[in-house]
Amino acid sequence: MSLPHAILTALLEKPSSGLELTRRFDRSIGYFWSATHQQIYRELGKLEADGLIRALPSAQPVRGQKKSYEVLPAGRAELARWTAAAQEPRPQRDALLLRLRAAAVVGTAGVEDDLRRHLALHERQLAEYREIEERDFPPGRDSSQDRLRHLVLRAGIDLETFWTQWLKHALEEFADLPDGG
Amino acid sequence: MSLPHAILTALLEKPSSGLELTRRFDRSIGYFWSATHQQIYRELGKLEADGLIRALPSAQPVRGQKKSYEVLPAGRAELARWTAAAQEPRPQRDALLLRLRAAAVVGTAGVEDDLRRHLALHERQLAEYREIEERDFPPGRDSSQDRLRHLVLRAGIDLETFWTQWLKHALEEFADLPDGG
DNA sequence: CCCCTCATGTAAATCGTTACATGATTGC
DNA sequence: GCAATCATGTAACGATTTACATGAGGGG
Repeated sequence: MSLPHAILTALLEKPSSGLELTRRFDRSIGYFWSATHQQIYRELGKLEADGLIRALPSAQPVRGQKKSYEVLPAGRAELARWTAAAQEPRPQRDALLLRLRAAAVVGTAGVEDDLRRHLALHERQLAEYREIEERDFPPGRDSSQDRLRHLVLRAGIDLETFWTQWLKHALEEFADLPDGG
Repeated sequence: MSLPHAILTALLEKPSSGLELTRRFDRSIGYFWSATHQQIYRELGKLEADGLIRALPSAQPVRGQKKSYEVLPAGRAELARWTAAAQEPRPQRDALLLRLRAAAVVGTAGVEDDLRRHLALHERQLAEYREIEERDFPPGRDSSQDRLRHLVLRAGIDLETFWTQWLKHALEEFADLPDGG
């Protein structure tokens, strides 16, 4: 139950239309909570029906016409409630680790190339995070908001750093395996 | 589409009944691909219907009676196919990072306690992984299977190490915030 | 007019979670 | 015989994914 709260957060940061939200879920917020435009439109409908957000008065309710939303006080209250509530960490799922475990049983054919591809993807993501850090968090500024957002970005950077290092280590191991083709 | 392949892997490692699989998905395989018994029974039914696994001849098909499965050649082939195929990394979702971003907008009340709780959980998981490493991967042994499985365990250890360090860092930042809790 | 892009949606299928149901086995 | 536990499922719901549908606006 995090998607509505991701949307509320995004709308509080800046009122947006469905497609604008979709684009922001392709960067930024989407780095740790992804969503497709279908999920977003459906959820916007629910949030509006529940009185947590409303369409900006300027926007007509015509299909194909842009329609922007803003958060109502009830929406902000719900987001604050959710943020303060204790939550269990969801068990993480990682298909790549599962694949390596499978490869230990059925052989490693094809895996190494994909490890290399994933390494490139993670290196690209890491570089992107580092650019954002340089651009948005230059040394010296430290409002509470900035520090919290920087902390989140730091998690992203450190996670991608972990993956790139682990993948490099994995590729070294593969180079060493007897049947390592 | 990874659950059937997680089950095939588990069954190749050792033929099992539904409940035995469920227990193994609470440790071991479940550390990076969790599943409930309901998911597992449903998926076992599909895999059997598709001819990828079969019930061991010894087991009668009686409700309430233990029923063990083994992987058929077609199942091993499907697992090998899946393992060798390129896959896109799924976008990760992390509710805790989302919460921090929300907290930057609606305030940090309640978050700090939960960060501490999560830190304790991750420290426990890290200790568990380290025990497994000491027990199952003593220095010196290195069959291909062992090395692949150790690699997977290493990812778990490094991920939990990341989380504990990041959470400690986050708690330091919180201690420093003006409206810090 | 046609095509492309922007923008908003609908529909269907699959996956995941929560709650419940049923039978067999074991210990008391 | 009864309760607890082991074991296998069903049902219902919600979340997610994939594919498709519809309309507006602009460029050629």
